[in-house]
Amino acid sequence: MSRLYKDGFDKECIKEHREEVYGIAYTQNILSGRWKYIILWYLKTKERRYSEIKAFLWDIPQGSLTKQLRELERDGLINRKVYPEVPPRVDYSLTSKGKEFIPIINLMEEFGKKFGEQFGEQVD
Amino acid sequence: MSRLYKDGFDKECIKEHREEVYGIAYTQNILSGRWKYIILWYLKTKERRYSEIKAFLWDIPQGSLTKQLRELERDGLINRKVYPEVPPRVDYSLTSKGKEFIPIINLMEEFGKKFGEQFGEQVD
DNA sequence: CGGTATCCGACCGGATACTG
DNA sequence: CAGTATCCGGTCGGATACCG
Repeated sequence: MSRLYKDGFDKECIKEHREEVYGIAYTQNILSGRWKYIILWYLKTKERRYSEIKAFLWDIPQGSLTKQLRELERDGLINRKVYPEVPPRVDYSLTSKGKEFIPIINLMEEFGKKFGEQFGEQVD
Repeated sequence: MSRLYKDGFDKECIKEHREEVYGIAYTQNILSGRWKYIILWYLKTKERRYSEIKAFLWDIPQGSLTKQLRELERDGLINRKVYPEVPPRVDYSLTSKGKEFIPIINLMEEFGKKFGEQFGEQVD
């Protein structure tokens, strides 16, 4: 599965802090993936078509994109809406759960903007 | 290096949103690693010894732990303070940059606590 | 105590080809 | 258009053994 880090944490080691640690592990786990944060960021403002996302991420292989989208869907962060048309059309959007993740995305964006270009040591 | 996802984003594809996307990619990148979030969470309240962290994470292999700590240090999120004693003693603590990451940790903890136990579909 | 060094297996992202 | 199927190579985490 690799769905949860539960295995490693379900022991006595983390006893009293189990809930907090498990929470973080869970969040990190469902967001692990090369493009997940970017995809969520892109869906943050509005619904997008598959082709839009693909174009936005430019040269991402279709296989990779589909995989990431499927995982996000599986973990309940995005909705997948299929229109039975020809040619087919699929829209992706954040679920309510996904929307609750937006504040995190925003903070990560801020953090990255602030520190992303600093390559020198910066050790307090 | 794998230090940055820059390669994939430095193209025209993301032109106007380059800064935002790059920020998120940067943040995700320096936090990628099986134990990083947990370690930061554990250091959030106070300085910790190597052996403390190791004990907290219980059965993490030393090699893995050291590697994660080195990467966090390299990326300027934690300080490594060595006491020239026998036996040796090493303390880890958050840098100012690392401390700015605390809000994100807190949100991820909240998010995980809220959704971590829901395994049923929950698609909005 | 707090590491290095080394090896290995699993997983994941990426590429390519094909399809409804 | 929006996938699926398949393969491959790199990377990372984990395990084990040794060191200052």
